[in-house]
Amino acid sequence: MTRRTFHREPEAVRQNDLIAATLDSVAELGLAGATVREVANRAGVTPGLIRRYFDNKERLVAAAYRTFIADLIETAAAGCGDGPAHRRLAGLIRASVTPPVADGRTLSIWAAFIGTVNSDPVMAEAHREGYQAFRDLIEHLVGECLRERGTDASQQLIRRHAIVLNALLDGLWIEISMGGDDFSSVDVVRIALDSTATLLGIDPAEFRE
Amino acid sequence: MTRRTFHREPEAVRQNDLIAATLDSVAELGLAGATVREVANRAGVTPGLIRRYFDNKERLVAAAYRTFIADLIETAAAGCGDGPAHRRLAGLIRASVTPPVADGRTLSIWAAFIGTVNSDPVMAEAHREGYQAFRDLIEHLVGECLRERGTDASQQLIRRHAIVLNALLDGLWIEISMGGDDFSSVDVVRIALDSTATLLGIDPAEFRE
DNA sequence: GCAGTAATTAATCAAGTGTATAATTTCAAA
DNA sequence: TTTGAAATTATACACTTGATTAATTACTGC
Repeated sequence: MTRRTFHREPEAVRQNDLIAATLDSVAELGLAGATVREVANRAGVTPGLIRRYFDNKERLVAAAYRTFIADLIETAAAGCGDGPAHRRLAGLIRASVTPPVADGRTLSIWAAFIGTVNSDPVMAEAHREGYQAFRDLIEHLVGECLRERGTDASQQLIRRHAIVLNALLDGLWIEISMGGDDFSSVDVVRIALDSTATLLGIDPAEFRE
Repeated sequence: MTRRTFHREPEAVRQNDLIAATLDSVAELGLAGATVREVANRAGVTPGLIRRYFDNKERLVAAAYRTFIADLIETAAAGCGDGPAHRRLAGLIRASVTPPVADGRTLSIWAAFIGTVNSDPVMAEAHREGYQAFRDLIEHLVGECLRERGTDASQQLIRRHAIVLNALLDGLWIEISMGGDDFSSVDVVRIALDSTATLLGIDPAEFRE
């Protein structure tokens, strides 16, 4: 009986593969289904190897969460493009409520991880980082947007708008990704843009370009 | 060596105790920590007993989710009180962004359960029921609110407003419950009420009474 | 008070978990 | 071609999990 053949991979590649396999497992089987063996199988590797790249399973899962959140925010932020602030904000909003950001698989992974934040300090820290990044991005954009329009842009007002806008985007993202409702007849992008404009006191027609 | 003493309980009481113990376990230890033994310990009972009241662990967890969501919505809806529609809507909003609805423990349980919805059909159904109930409640209140004010209350407009409002409330609820940000200096209730009024085209001063 | 029934406990099982380690294989350098 | 170090596999272990069953206990009705 002969051993299975294998070939070596650079450290970065193997880590990426293991993380990707972890996210796939979580998406399809839930966090409980992301066992060491399941992940190893999906990565085309034996379970023992995981321990060479991650001290333990907890670290692997935390690493998977970090890259997941980072990618998610990066994808959303990529929708900004460049141009005047209100255009960049509109881009961010559009990206946030359409695939691949707003998507069932994405939501599943997010929810599975979020569920651990309260009972797992390592996950809590990984979460805080990513959340803060998105929050800062919105606050920055809102501030620029208000200044651009010459309206009152006090720090307090910016913060209030950022809180509300962040909540609206989170909520819409969840609603859409969840897929429970039938959004086929409504234009979710337009709803998101118009609502944002209304909240910020901008003319909707202008905001949605 | 003598057995531990015990006393019998009506079926409904035992079921409630087991469900409560399950929710406590989930809140403190995450879903993975809600093992049969942990739940039994918290309920002051031996593991075997669970099977007498719930066919298997999956059923227990699903039952816990159903009562959790039902209680949550009931608590939020209780904030409505009676009176004109816009007052009831304001009450619902206030209840949604303050304890015990907006609360870390509540969010932890919610998130843990949500994370299973995609990979577990039983949980998916339990989720759909509860979510639909809250969604209908908001849609109903928004409709009444618009008609009360004599403005356009087409089914389409009501639906749009309900989508946005539902998202806003979900998002605010998550933000506040998460506890990541410092909300000590901002009045979240006022923010929620003003934003809602703005979105619905109502005078904020009047809406927040 | 007594008997019978149903609730509850206690003990056990097989399966699956994360982890550890020794045996192998690959690959690059000499 | 050979050698040596590092990556990978294979195997095993101790533990936890959900489930099952028989023995015991508490309570109800007589």
